[in-house]
Amino acid sequence: MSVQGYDKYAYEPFAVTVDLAVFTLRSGRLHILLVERGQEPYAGQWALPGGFLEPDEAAEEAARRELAEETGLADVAGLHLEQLRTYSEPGRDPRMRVVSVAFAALVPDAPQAQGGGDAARAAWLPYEEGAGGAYGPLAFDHDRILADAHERIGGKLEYTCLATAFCPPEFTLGELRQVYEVVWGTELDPANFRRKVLATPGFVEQIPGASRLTGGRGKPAALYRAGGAGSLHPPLLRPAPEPVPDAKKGPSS
Amino acid sequence: MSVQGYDKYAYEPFAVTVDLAVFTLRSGRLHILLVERGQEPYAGQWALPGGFLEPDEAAEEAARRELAEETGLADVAGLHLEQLRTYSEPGRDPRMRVVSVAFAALVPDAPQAQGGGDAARAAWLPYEEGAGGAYGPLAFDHDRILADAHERIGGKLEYTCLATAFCPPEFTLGELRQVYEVVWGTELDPANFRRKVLATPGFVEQIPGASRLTGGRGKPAALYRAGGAGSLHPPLLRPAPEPVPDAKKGPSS
DNA sequence: GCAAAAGTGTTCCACCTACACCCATGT
DNA sequence: ACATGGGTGTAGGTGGAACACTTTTGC
Repeated sequence: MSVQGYDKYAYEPFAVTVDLAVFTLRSGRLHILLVERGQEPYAGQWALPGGFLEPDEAAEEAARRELAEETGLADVAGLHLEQLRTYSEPGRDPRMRVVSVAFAALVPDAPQAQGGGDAARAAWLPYEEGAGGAYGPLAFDHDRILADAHERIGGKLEYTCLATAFCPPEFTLGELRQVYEVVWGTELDPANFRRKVLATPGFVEQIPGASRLTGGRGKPAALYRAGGAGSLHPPLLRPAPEPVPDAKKGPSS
Repeated sequence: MSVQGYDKYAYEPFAVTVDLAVFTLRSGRLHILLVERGQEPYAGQWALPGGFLEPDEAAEEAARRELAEETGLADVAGLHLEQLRTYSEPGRDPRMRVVSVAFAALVPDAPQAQGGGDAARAAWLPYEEGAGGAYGPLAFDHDRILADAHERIGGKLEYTCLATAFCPPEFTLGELRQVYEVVWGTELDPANFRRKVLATPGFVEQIPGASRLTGGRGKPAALYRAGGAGSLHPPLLRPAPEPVPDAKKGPSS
């Protein structure tokens, strides 16, 4: 059950916030939306955007509201926003007990820099795997949240059609493939990728006459739209995360 | 960021709770641990076990504590406990604002009935897919939480070694297969299942001399222990969830 | 012509599927 | 004997990995 006899003011109150890991692809690299903290603790450090739940607001609504505020995007309604998990360790905010519901969001591209609503500064910074990189350690436990979010996104690409959420309304298969390559940090065979995507009904649908040049050179590529499908059967697995040195039975490879 | 200028008593306080969907296998059926509510709202109805976060306790700790209280099990430390997601819709508890972190837990078997800590009554009831079943609609939004938990468990069986968490320390491959069959509601080929499991290094390891009779009849089966591996590569996919009638694209819209 | 990217074809192999078949045990 | 479940063997199909090859553009 959730609540029985309970004096709602008996305990030190919990603050409930949302934290957002917002990813985008920019010039062939994965970027993450960060804000610079204006005051203590962690003043001057980068942090994930986020904020408090309003009294009559679900976490998903708060997350989407924050997403709109921090990115400056108008059409936030259609963006992919996914609950990641909740972080509730007692010491994660030195001031008080803060329980934070973390979300992962995907944005096609963010040409506009975003005005920091209440933050000192906000920026898209290139994502670095090792939690270090161009922005240093993040405030609070946000390095961990960010790593969890990246892992989740990478995993979801395998068995969902999520990759189109990184793309503009019209995109080429090369651009779609680049989403996988950048998020996974691997290279994929263009031919096999193409077949795999086209073999999945509802993943993408071709725009009849359209075509576009991609990198300046090369044959113009056909344009596609996102299809209606959500899941990928069979999945598109990323190449072995662990090499697996040996095993009790190793047929040939 | 998480907190800026903020009067911690300015808002109506949030209560933070954990709710647990605890599954087990009993006599060949999937069971779920439920408690009967003693007071309003939803007095007399069944609900998921759960409770409040203590002031210095992470959600995971609270969940494990509740798990121990409600199941009566002593060795709760080794059980599989996994954060599902957080439910925060404003109206989900009529009395006050309750944000609930839901967990899914797997128990090998529960021979002992559990003493209800603070609940009127607690019981293992056979899980029903359609949220109805032997226990009727659950209190609050627990039907939804339970459905989400079942879906999560079913999905995780595909690509993790989680199934051993349902089994006692020593088990036969037939028992392990039954886990999949019961959770998925399908039948699996014993021969292929066997090969698949044994081909995955670290999924199970055989106990050299041991064997046991299973259903009274039949050849005694070899006994296995859970191995150290966590993930399943390649995954063990359940038979097609959607038949997908026809058409190369545009299934829904 | 050359480089680069799109797009097509083809081969090999891992793995999944399905069944057939033997083994050990209780009734 | 026979039913039942454990365990082994094997043939066929699907799909992914790897790679050769053609096409269309810019330089």
